Amino acid sequence: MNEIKTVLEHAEQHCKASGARLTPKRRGVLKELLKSGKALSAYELADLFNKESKESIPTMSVYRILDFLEDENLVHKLNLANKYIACAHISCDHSHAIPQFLICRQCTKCVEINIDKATIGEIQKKVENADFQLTKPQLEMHCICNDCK
Amino acid sequence: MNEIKTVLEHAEQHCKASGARLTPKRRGVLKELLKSGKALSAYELADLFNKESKESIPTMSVYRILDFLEDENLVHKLNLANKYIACAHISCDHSHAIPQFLICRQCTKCVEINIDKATIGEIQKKVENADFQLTKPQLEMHCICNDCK
DNA sequence: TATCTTATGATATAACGTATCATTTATAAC
DNA sequence: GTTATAAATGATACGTTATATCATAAGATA
Repeated sequence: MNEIKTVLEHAEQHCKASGARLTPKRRGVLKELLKSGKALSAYELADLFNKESKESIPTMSVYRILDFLEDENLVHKLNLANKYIACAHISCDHSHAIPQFLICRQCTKCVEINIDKATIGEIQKKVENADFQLTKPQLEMHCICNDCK
Repeated sequence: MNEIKTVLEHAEQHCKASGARLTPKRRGVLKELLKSGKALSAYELADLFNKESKESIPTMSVYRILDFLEDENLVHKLNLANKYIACAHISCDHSHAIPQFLICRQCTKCVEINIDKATIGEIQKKVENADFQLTKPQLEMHCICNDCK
């Protein structure tokens, strides 16, 4: 919990640096996502926020807030699961490998792995040869965890 | 069109071989998907079928039929786009590289590329180290085509 | 033919997400 | 400080994608 406070402070700094505003609601949504330690859907996150906080927020605002947080690279959207997860590197200053997420299709457990730049680079080359561009270097994969398998 | 007939015959063979039944509706859905040459949503495909055919089919049946066709590896689901596309290799007998699809998020143009087994293998190794299994070797990527960019 | 299985139809509903306009809150200009 | 402007949030409606369930129809088997 104390750790979460630290992360939130880093998020605050980050936003200030990029001229964005981490409003109380945005901060609160990010906080709940961090506290959960999981990937959550916008609706789940809205429910959680409304249960945990005195304030209340409609789901549609959560969507907007998640868009904002994604733009700021504070959360990632996992499209195959329709869920959002807090970035694991908010507190780090150095640059990172591209995060790749594995979500168990059964229990929705989520793990982050790193794939070498070389591997991503190869894929990117193939994509460019096909006259396309990757808009996010994030690969999505269909997984199941060994516990559920 | 003649080519499509050939592909459909191969599909028929394939189903017979695996003890599955390619019913007229299933065949018709596959045919429309092949004719379109595009990735289509279940609803789009239902509309198309109902426009092109004397028979009519509810969308919910199209979902079931697409599930069937997917199980038979005659179509692939593109989850990032919520669309389905006919397999490009129905008529080939030999085994293939894992297909990877690039869909333009703007115009939904779709291209199929092949990524080396070695590259996929590396990714798979990482996944297994994380105590997960890939349930489909299909990677999904966020793309835009150069025309739309 | 009778029975059993498989496929399809019909309907309701859930989950996810976008669009729009109104309202509130914060920032900037004066 | 007050007014004007922009940004954020709320409220509402609706669109899209998908699943669940039960009923009906068609095909396979004995």
